[in-house]
Amino acid sequence: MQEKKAISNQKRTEKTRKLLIKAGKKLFVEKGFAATSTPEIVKTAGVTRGALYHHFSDKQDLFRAVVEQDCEAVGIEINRESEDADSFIDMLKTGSSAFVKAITSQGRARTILIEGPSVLGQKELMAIEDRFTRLSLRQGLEAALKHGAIKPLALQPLVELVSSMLDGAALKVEAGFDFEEIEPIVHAFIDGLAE
Amino acid sequence: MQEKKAISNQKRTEKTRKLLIKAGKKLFVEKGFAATSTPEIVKTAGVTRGALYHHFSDKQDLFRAVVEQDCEAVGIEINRESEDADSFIDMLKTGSSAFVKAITSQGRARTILIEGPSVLGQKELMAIEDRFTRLSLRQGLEAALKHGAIKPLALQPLVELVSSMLDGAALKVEAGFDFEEIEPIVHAFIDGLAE
DNA sequence: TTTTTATACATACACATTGTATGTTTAACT
DNA sequence: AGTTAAACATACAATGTGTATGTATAAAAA
Repeated sequence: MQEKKAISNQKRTEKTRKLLIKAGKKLFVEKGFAATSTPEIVKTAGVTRGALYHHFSDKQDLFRAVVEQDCEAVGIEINRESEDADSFIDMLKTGSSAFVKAITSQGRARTILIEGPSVLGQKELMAIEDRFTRLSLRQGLEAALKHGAIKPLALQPLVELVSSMLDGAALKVEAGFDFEEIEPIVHAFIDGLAE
Repeated sequence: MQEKKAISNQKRTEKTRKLLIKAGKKLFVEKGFAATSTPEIVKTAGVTRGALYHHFSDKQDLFRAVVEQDCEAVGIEINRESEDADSFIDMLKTGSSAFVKAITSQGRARTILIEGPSVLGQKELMAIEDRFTRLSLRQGLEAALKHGAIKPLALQPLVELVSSMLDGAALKVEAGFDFEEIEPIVHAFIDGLAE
């Protein structure tokens, strides 16, 4: 009759990391990275600082996990929303709108776009976004280029520029502008890529 | 024969503030806001922490002064570079290129674009940029709208979107992309605004 | 010109926070 | 069953921030 061993190390780790990431996410969104203390994080998560520093090398490392999770969610939502369109340009437009909607949900703009560059650095953030959120954009642009639907521009800078243009649009939505007045301008920008 | 009273309070204040802003600017660019300590700032400036907290309410306040100075410099450089062009669209393009060049000089992208939003908040940074760097852009877009040179879009969101698109472009230059591969894409975006 | 006041600092301090070092419990392995 | 190692928990040392208090000099008042 063995009633102990209620939980395995793996499950325990998974659970603790989840609690910490959830608490970190909540506080980073509410007050920003700098204004959020680790005592506050662990209190919110219901664990101790020992657990935090066992699972993450430092506060920045926890923040990185939060951002990665947010980026992953954005990527997933984009894929869910993506639908085939008549033209390559239309596909880029719907994808762009889906991106802006996804990244302005759940406070993701705060973590990814506002705090991200300063906490993780521009380079590392770009790498993370690359892994999670720019896959479909790159594919869309690559296809459009191949079929001559857009001007012959270098793919990589194109991906970066469209991506950062959309980041900017999302920031404006985050700042209070209505999506309805932002979207047509984004679409106009994309029209400019058309050949 | 009065040889004392070497310096007036006004001049003294001016000098000290200048030293602090210069030191802060240098360190914020090199290491970012969070990683820069006030002891380090005052050591670099050759003053004491007392002077810093006399002239600025806190570290953020000094940072604000740095960003305002950088934004002012960007505004000045844009005006200096601005030249009349054949069309409204061309004027917007040359202005945009001037902006990207100006904001990617002297480490300004780091203070204004990377650290700015997280340290000062998106809203306040927008207000500062509005006061210093968006004047000519707003005028250019307003004129273009009035003459029907661009699609009939709301002016304010348009200013914001073009501005943030240019911020994004500048960040890519800051991240290592050549200006020469960024510029044509920016110009393409602007073409998209044309009616 | 003398006295008073206010400015421009300089110094000391109290508090918070970060990362680490060390101790303890429990799962996993031999 | 005994040993190892993971997953914490606790204590601590160092650093940094903003404030409170002290001091010297410029500026204003008398």
